[in-house]
This record gives sequence, C-alpha cells and structure tokens, in this order.
Amino acid sequence: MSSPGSDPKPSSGTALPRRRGRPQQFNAQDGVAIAARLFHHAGYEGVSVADLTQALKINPPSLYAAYGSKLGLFERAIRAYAADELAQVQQALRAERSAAEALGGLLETAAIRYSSRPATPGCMIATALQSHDDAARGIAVTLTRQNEALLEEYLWPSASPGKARTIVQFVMQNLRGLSLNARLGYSSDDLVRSARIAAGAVSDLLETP
Amino acid sequence: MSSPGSDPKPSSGTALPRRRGRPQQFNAQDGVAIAARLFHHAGYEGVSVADLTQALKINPPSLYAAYGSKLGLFERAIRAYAADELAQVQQALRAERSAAEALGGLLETAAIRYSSRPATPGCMIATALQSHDDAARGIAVTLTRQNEALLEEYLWPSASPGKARTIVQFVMQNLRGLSLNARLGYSSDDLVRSARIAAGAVSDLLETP
DNA sequence: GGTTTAATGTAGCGCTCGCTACATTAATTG
DNA sequence: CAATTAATGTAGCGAGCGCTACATTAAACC
Repeated sequence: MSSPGSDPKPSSGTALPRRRGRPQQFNAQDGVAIAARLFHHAGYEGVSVADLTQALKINPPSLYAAYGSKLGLFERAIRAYAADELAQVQQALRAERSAAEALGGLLETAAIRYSSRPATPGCMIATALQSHDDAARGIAVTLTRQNEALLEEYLWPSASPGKARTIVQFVMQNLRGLSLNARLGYSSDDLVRSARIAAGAVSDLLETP
Repeated sequence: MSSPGSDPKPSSGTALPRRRGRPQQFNAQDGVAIAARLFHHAGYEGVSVADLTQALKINPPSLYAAYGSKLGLFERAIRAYAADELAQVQQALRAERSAAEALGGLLETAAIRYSSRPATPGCMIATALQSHDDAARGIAVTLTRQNEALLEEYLWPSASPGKARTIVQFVMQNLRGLSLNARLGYSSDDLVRSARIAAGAVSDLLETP
C-alpha cells in the first residue's frame, strides 16, 4: 500500500505544520466565500446564524471557534468581496487610456457585474450600507470610504481636487443606484444603458476645465 | 354649566357620528405620521412593535385594533409618505416649462428634501426597497413601480416611449443614489451638485432626437 | 338603570435570534 | 500508552420578536 494520506487538505498555499488538537473538519476560507454569497443575497440581518451553519454544514460552536461571531464572519466575507472587486477595478482602470474611459468602463462593467449573477444582484457593499445593524453598516461604510478615497486619488492627475471629489460622488451615486436597480430586477441591458449615460456626464465633466 | 364636551376630537374633517363603545384614546392618523418617521429613519425591520407602541404611547392591543399588524401600519405610513411626495412632485412638474427643467427640478428638490431632515434622511420608499421582509419590500416595490410609470407617462409628449423609459430609469437610478448618499451623511450641497450633473445628462438626452 | 359594543391595560404566549456550557472526539506530544 | 490540545455535536440559555387572551373600562343604546 502506498503511504496513507499525509496531506489532508493543502487548499491554502501556506502549508501549516498541522497544529495539535482535533483538526478542523471544514475549510474556513470556503466558509467565508459561502457566507459572502448569503450576505450578498440577503444582507447582514437577512442571514441568521442558523442559515450560516446550515450552509457551511457545521454546528454553531464551529462557526464561533473559526470566526468569533456572526459579525466576524460578515467582516471577513465583505472584506474578501471588497478585495476581489478592488482588484478587478484597479486592473480595469490601468487598462484604459484616459480617466473618462476608465470611469466609463468602471460604470459599465459594474452594471454588467451587478446583473450577471441573479442570485447575488447588485453590489454587496452598497447593499450592506443600508443594514440596520450599526456594526455591520459601519464596516461597509469604512470600506466604501476607502474606495471613494482611492478613486479620488486616481483622479488627481486629471482634475482639480474639488472636481475629483464631485466626480467621485456622482460616480458613487450612480453605482449605488445601479446596484439598487439591479436588485429591483432591471435587466443587464437597462443597467448598461443607464451606466453609459452617467459615463457620458462624467466624460463631459472631465473635458470642461 | 355649559353643555359638557360634545366634540371630543374633530381632528379629521369628516365628523363621525361617534360610534358605540369606548372611544379611541389616541389619534390614529397622528400615529401613522409618527410611525412613518420611525420607519423612514430605521426601515421596516429596524422598528419593533415595542418601539411603535412606545412612540404612540399605546399598548400593543390598541395598535393591532387600529392597524391590524405592524405591516398594516407600515403600509399606511409609507402610502401616506408616497402620497405626500407625489403631490409635491406633480406640483413641481406642472410648474416647469420644459420636461428637461421639470426633471432637473425634480432631481434638485429631491436632493434638498433628502437632506433637509437629518433624522429621516433619504427617500423612505428607496430605503424600504431594501428591506429583508418580503411583504414590506413588496409594498415599496409596488409604490416605486407606480411612480416610475407616472414619470414615464409624463415624458411621452417629450420623448419616444423607449427614450422615456431610459430617461426614467436613469433618473430613478440617480434618485436612489441620492437617497443612499443622503443616508451616508453627504451634505445638502454635495447632493445638489450631483443632482445637477444628472439633470444635465437628462437635458442632453431630451435635446438629442 | 341595564345591556351592548368597543378600546383599553396587564400579562404573557410561541418563536427565532445570537450565542455558549459541556461532554466528546480526534489529533499531536511525551 | 497516557497526557495535552483543540474542534466537534448536543442541547439549551436569555433576550427580543410579533402578536394575543382576557378581564376591565368607557362610551352609546334601550
């Protein structure tokens, strides 16, 4: 017989030397991804711990041992989502030639992204911004402020600080409107059409000095 | 002695002939207005029956006798809000000369309205659109669909049906974004500035045939 | 006055919520 | 092999939820 299973679950690139005690019988990273989908679909308060333990196929103590609390799991989930989105956006921004094209592309791809997965429509962060739970909403607010700041800095070469701020606010307003409209069931075509109108307005703003 | 109190509480214009039984010791219409403020501030699920009974200074049985359920009171509250907003909007639309000016005014006054009462920022209907309670969200969706339809019909003399639909979607997208940004604490000036940008885009759309 | 009708105050039901105490199981360590 | 460490499954806590049973109170009817 060949050597019995020595590598149970490498999954993560960092090969841990296997700590003492009973091993975790589920993948915590996968759990974060599953939780992100649930939270994206139903919001922080729309997902109960019972929903989470059922989806992760674990019992409450395992969830609390791995993530600390429902809020802790939510934070990990939305941070993973934000990191993923941010990577996509930054890559898209670098690929464009002008700021106007970049923001236009940002709006248009957001419209597509928000409506591409019907089970999780819209933006998870924008959705979380309206949670009634102060802690959960606070996390979403922090993330969104960071994204606004990044976008503003991105615009500094192309516009005055005041204009950059204005443009960012208008873009965020339309992204949030797109997210809500996606959750209302608007079609991808409808969203893209509206996104392009907003993109045109942004382009005009950037052209006029 | 003069005749003892014959008119306890006219309050409403329709003078009822006073029914049998113990009289209601609170004004149900006032209760709807108070509930509307609470729901506007915290959303459907963010307000408990205990919150409502405390604010109305009544006990739960009185609330259920008057409104049927928490959802029933919410529906009366949001319908009252919608009727009030609709009256303001329709009056504003009639006062403008062109459709572009009308929609521009709609966006700008909305920006002001959404940030004028800090305790109840944003649009109550847009806020309710993201409730996790299916019934409450359904009511908000119905109201918002009606408003979209009215706006679309308003535009028929000024644009083709397809373009009217597009413009309405873009306007609603920005109204919802304005509402969310108002709830995020954006200043009235910031909101008005973004609203005007959206108004400019609408104006452009209406000018190009 | 007595009867009927309806709104009230008290008290608490059944349920779900987020979370945890506790014994058990499965691994590493010596 | 024990001893140690940590994650597990069972079972349920305390709190808040929407809502209601029930007796009481206050009015209109006769």
